Amino acid sequence: MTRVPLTVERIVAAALARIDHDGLDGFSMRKLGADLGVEAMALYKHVPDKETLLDLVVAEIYAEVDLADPDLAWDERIRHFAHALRAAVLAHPHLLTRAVTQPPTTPVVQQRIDVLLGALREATGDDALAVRHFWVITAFVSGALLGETASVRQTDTTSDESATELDAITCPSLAALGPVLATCDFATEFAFGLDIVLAAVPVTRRRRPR
Amino acid sequence: MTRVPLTVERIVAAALARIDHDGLDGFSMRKLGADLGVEAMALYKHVPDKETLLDLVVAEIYAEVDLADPDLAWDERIRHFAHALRAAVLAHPHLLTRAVTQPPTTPVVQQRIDVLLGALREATGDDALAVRHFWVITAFVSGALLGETASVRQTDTTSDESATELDAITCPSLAALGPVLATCDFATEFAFGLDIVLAAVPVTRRRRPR
DNA sequence: ACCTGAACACCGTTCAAGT
DNA sequence: ACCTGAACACCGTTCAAGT
Repeated sequence: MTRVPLTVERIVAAALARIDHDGLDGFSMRKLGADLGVEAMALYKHVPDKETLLDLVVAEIYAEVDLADPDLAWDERIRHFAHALRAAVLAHPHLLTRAVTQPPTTPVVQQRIDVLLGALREATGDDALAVRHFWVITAFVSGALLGETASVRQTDTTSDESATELDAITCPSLAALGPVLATCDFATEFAFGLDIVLAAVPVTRRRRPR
Repeated sequence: MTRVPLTVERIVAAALARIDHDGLDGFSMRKLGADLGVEAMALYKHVPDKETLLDLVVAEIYAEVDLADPDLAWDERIRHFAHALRAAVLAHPHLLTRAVTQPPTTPVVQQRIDVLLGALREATGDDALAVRHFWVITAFVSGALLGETASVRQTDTTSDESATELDAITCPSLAALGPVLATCDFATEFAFGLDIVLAAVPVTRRRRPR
């Protein structure tokens, strides 16, 4: 029946699909094997262990992040990257933490970081400043995505509505703003925050000649 | 020998210690039981399951976050909260993701969010603006802490140095700035980024009368 | 009332054996 | 060369039984 040979690519693709569907907790090598019509142990001929398989899955997500046209202005390149990363990561919310936490050991991730750093060097003309703003921008972007995907992942796993009743006396502001907090548009807020961290970058070079 | 009775408090404290020592992956109900001189199954008389135990552990961390003096200026209250959260979370790096991701269902977390929202309402005098900047500030703070703790957690688990060799041709900026990136002082960068997101908050009210 | 023992339904991973 | 079966050392959780 299943004569399609097992490859790392097929394994990674199947793992990504499984995780998108079940979440990270529900993901196991045995189920993944079953998806591929194979015993779990067969996977170990192609992949050293579960941990590095997950690293490969994350690399696959980064590969989906569209690279900006290098002719764009520095801030537009960063905006493009941020929104492309957001799109890729929202498509696979269960892997957000791993994606945003993984050290840049693979070329595909390094390349995307390089775009960011290159844009900031061009803008500031100062290596130390470029690095400082790199930290601020990546912190905002990963934090925003963490917050946005958290709600998705919560509603997947949590079934009961056991939230403690909000105490309006000790938490007056939270009680007043709760409705506003719940109805926010993440895409708008993401762009809003990105504008703030980009506006803080001191531009010492004039626009590149064309 | 062990006549000290099991309580939720003792269980949570022991779990926190175990996780700080072993990381989240190495944590199990059976080991936790052993730490307390008890079979794992005894824990289930005090705690419904592992998941809610971890929620209690996170609540414990938030309880360690020092509350700011309410007489401080709005931005100083936020700064105080951010640095206090950072301190609490760095003491327990393996729980960062959970801490920063958990919905505010417990009073102790709600109270800390209320401080933030209250400060922003006071500054802006506008509920919608307060919420927008709340998102930006929390995104930056959680992203910064995620990045800072990531290195800690990585060196704990990863043993081999299997980083792909950096390609200086496709990644010139990363190659040039790699050393600067590695030697950054997280505390300084945290304060730097916090200043940026706080400076973006439009202050429409004058300083409160004393 | 509180804890234990045995059991169930799972894991990741190793390794000799099959084809 | 690639996959399987059985096994090892673990999991979280249930539940009847002990004290």
